[in-house]
Amino acid sequence: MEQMKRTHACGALRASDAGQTVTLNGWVHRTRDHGGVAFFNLRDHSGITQVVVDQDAPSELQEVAGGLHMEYCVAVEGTVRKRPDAMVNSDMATGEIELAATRIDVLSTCEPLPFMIDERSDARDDLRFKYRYLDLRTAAMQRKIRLRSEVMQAVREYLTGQNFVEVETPTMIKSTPEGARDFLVPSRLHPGTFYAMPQSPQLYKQILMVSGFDRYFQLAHCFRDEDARGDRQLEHTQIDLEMSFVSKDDVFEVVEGMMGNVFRRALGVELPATFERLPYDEAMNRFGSDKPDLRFDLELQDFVPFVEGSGFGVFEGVVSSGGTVKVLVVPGQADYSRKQITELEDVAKTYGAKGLAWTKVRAADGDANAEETGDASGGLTLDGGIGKFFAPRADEIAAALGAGDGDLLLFVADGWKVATTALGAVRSRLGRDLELAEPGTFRFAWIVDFPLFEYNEDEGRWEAAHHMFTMPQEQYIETMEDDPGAVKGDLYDLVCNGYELASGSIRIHDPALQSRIFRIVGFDEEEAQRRFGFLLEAFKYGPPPHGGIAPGLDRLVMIMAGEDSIREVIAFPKTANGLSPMDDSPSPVDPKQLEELGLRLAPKKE
RNA sequence: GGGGGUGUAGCGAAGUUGGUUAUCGCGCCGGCCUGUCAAGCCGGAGAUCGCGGGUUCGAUCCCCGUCACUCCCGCCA
Repeated sequence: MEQMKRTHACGALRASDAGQTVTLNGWVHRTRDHGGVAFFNLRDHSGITQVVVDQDAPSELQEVAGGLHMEYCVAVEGTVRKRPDAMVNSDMATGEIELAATRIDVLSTCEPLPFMIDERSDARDDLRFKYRYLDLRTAAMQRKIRLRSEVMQAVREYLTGQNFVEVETPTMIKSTPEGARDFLVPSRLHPGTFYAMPQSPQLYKQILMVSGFDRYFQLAHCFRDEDARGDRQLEHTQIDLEMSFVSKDDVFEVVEGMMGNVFRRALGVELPATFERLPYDEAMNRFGSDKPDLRFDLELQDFVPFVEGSGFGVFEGVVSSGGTVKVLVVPGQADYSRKQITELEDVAKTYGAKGLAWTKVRAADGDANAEETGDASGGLTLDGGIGKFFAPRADEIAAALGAGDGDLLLFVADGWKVATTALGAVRSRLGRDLELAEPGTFRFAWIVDFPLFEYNEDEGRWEAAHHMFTMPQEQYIETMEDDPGAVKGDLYDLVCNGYELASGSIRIHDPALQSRIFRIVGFDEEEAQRRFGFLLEAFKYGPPPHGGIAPGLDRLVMIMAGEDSIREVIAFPKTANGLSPMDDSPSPVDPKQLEELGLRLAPKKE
């Protein structure tokens, strides 16, 4: 029997097609058998059409229809028919018509499903991943994976239009462990040696600049053997790009144009032509994060000016030992309960804060506390928590912070990094709890002027905050050995809605400068040669000044899809634990495979 | 590596201050039904309450361990 090929997609037919004889191919979405007349919905990725088998249809046809079950794959031939007015389903795009079947071929049958192919289905992730092919049949997943495809095409369209060349780099490379753990691939031909899967094509794309491909890009798979998160997988995809003879402004311009094209084409959303720039220090001081969600205000403020002489020993102690006190004014939330504040305090403590101090701004009139707190101005007072220490200056403080009656004040006192980070985490939590960010909006920003080095307390040495090939900013170069912590790098992040979307830098192309960086992070020449010798060798042959960036494709699509996990926009993701329930990987291998590779498993640790 | 939440029928959930037939919706099986569209009505099957151990006369419930999913810290140049 010849297969009935489709003439239309399941979401395509409209009232204007009435009278046509058509064939649809798809999956049985639901069946409704009335004994006489029978209906079923036929679905493909484009939509759903109701098929009707009339009461007076041939008994053979009725029999086939009666035997249909969910997710049978079928071909239906029939006549498009306008529905009677009362039967029109305005919730369906095809709701004005139905297909009166004249022939139904069952192309394949389907066993009872582990979960329903339905927007309402909310199966656990491991089950969805085990049966990912079924999960992907849902309209929601179809939408997201197709969005991803659209984004990739928009990226290629824009970058190739800007004279970028797409170059593939190897998936098996030399292990250059510096940041994350490498995934290793044992070599059979050279037992005892290993390839690594790239954490990113970083060194290769820099070498491509030496090669004269002055604008390179690649949709690159990157692998990092670290614990996963909702926005992190063991393997992910970067829109990796690199350019020669550029400053960071040139890189920004390309990415702004690319994002504009992506959002325009894939979502029909118009982004600003340029994104605002926020120095790292300012981002930390105002938002307590180097990837702030700028869709809402709720900014951190400096409380140090009010600490001296307050008599509140905790704050005074922190300030006198060089720390800082940050405050968050939460408008209108003075009715927050102790329990809610304790929950926020737990958030702050997670990030190293010793506590979360609080008080509430109240109108002072009629307040029994007003006299004993010495506030006779009749304006505002600070009520509860640490309020009594600062109530005498309540009006002054409120004015300086822009706070008013009914506001909640939250404080963290600690070293600068902890105080800003911890209160920033509280800000993020409040943003979620109070739903301050409008869904469906996108706020991009460049974070610039990052420190080039960070001090590693555990190992007692400086290390590269980004990577070792990042150019220090001009004004720090001469004296950078004196105070590495003060050096700002020519590196930048692109953030959107509280996520780090991209990270990049202008690279060092001067071997002498590169050697100084190696020395600061404690790399001797031999170590540098062993790890990066091939790059340093390449840089002996006329390397151009260059820089680049690598936006994360998964996070980008996640944000565009309104999801909060990249698993939702990856066709075949791993679980948070790094497992793949569908193919059951990772898995043990045949001892013979190990033998060929010259590997022997260590006994399991007790 | 550490902390929080979750795990009850194929799926999603309820439940038990520790008590003998573990509940509901969807799905599945059988029957009825001429217009439904999350069809409806009647009947039925289906659960070692994640797994292992402990406490107890008795554990799905309490305790310990373990596995899985998930969120967070660490980690992620």
